[in-house]
Amino acid sequence: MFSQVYSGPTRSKGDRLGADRERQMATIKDVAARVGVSVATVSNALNGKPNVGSAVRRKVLRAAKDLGYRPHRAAQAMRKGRTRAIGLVLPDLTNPFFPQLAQTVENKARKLGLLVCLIDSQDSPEGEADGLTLLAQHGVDGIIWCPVGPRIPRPIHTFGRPVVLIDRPRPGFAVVHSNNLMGGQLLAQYALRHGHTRVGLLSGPRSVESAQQRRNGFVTAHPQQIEIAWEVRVGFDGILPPEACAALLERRGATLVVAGNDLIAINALRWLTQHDVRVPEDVSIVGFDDISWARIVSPRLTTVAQPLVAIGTRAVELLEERLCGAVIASRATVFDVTLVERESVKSI
Amino acid sequence: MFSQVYSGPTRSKGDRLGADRERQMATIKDVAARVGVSVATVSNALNGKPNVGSAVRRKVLRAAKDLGYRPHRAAQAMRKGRTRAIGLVLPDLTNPFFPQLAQTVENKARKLGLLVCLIDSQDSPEGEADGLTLLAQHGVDGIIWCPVGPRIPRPIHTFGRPVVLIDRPRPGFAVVHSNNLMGGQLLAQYALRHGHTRVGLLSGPRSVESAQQRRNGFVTAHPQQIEIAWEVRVGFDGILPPEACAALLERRGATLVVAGNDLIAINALRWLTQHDVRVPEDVSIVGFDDISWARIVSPRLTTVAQPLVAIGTRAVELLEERLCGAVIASRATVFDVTLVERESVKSI
DNA sequence: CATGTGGAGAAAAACGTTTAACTGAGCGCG
DNA sequence: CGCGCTCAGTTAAACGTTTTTCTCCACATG
Repeated sequence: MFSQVYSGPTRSKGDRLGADRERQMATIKDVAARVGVSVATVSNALNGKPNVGSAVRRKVLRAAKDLGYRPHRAAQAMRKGRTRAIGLVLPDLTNPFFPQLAQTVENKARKLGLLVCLIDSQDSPEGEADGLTLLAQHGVDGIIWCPVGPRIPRPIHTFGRPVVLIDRPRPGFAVVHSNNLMGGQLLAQYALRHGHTRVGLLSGPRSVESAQQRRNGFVTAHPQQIEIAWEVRVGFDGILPPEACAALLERRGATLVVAGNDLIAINALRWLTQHDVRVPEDVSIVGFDDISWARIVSPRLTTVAQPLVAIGTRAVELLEERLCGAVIASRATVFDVTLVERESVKSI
Repeated sequence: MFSQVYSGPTRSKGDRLGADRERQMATIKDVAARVGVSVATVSNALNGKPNVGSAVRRKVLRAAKDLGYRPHRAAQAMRKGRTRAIGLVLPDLTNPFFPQLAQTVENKARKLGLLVCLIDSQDSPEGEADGLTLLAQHGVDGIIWCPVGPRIPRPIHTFGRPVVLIDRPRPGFAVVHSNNLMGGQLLAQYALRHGHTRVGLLSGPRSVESAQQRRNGFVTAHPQQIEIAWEVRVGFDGILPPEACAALLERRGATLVVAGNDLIAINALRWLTQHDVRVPEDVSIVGFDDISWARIVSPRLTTVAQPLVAIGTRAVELLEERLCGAVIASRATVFDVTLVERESVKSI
């Protein structure tokens, strides 16, 4: 009798109709009360500790399930110092390179029971610093990070948490990225195969290592067979400086334009089209990244595809390893790239 | 000697060099110790409670700043039941409609000190449910949500937390979205202004309310002046069913194709181009959404722009209001849309 | 002087976990 | 028998806050 009255308030949480949950989630205490055992035992049972009998363990598991018990992550975080949340710090989601990455990272992380906390710094170092501080405050366990600046700021707030960089290596940090050198080489082979022996370069910024690699891969692959007619440096946002526009119009004998990434290639494409230069009839173009836009411009862009899914997945795996205590040396994981042939290149 | 050894571990946290932080962040205890006051007083001072003298308050604030103290959010969460984190649940980041939304939401949220936890359900109801469970487990304070299914699943895990929907109204939930009806009307006026009196419709799915509104806005704006030559329903992913392809080729007198969104419009555009129908010379096309792709296809797409930034910002504001206890009735916030005139429409 | 009154701060409890330390019971063994 | 050991479980401390309750003291008022 009395026990019924007493148990009332507790019971009403999860018992009615099974899946019904009023507002508060069931706590470990509720489970303990229902089984008639101490909270410690419940915790031990739930965490697979050896010091709990199999009968009790079964009962606990059962009760937890019945009550729809979920551990209170904030409480766990307090005790263990782990939140099972990770930060994903990106420079700009509206750059079509990143959404698929974000999607992959989130999905892979969720499979591992990790929550992804997003920071979009809008390409601003201050925003990035703010975001990192916020992440640190929430105690995320680790960070997947595509840093905006060429250098990791000095007193950076990783707070001793593991970091995996994406796409942009920085000394002392683990990184996963594509084989940009190989990409450049693939493009060079491809150019040669289609008879292009004189090309113009719209290389990415000198400060971005991947841009440098792409360029060098291309330039050094067949140096005696491919001649660089001209080269202009362009930011990875694809905005063409006047010299680039001029070079595109003059061309100086180049039959192929090799762009540092798809954004650059697409802007070049548009500039050319606007000035009545036909692609690929008058000049061919190749890009790099295979962003979604490459498929919808016309002509569709021949480009080098990065294995975004593999990169995102691997970054999460790498981070998770480190979360679990593996103190692996900060190495780079490099993925092969593939050439995607479309219609922006004509054979000569 | 011994006292040095003893005090080592504690002091080394925040005292050396002031801003130096070894690995643990400074705690409220450190601040209290430095000022020589109790932790309660520090907490009170930091939270602006009235029962602390102005001299002490100043000293506390100063010390907190010196130590780079940040409240431990997990600990706060335990006590207050608030995490200052929100969930952002989206169906598919690779759909170009969402990245800007996500960016806006994150930035606005960060300004309010809220951390954004991302879920990308990849258009799967199960993924969505998983994500919501994960969010609930982490105790996010509220959720901004663009639901994938036509209906909010029954035993859905919002756990009594406030929810603000985006773009897709569901009974009983607050929502912020664009005035799709108005968008349809704008398009009708625009069509008429350019002499299109016979049009084909590639409407969005009947099950999506916004699609319905867009269509109805268009159809009912000038019913006696615009004739609907044909109508085919297409999913918002833009994949054209055979009837749609057939209709595009035949056209049956339609001089303008009105698509349910940009994805549909762009696919139609490509289909037409592949079949040697020129746009806009042979037929005009308009879309809806003004996704980034609309700017890079050729011809660039005339479309209706949704104020994505306003929508994202407002959603966060609305949610924050609710977090702060305002129990406002679940209303819809509707934003005006604007017509963006580009080159996919020709006057007749 | 005795008695409130209010202000400023301290002490302690609480949030939901995990974990270290402890307690008995049962058992084998010298 | 009594010693130690293992098993299965309990108690209690701890994590970093916030909040409630408590204490102390100065001061005003009768």
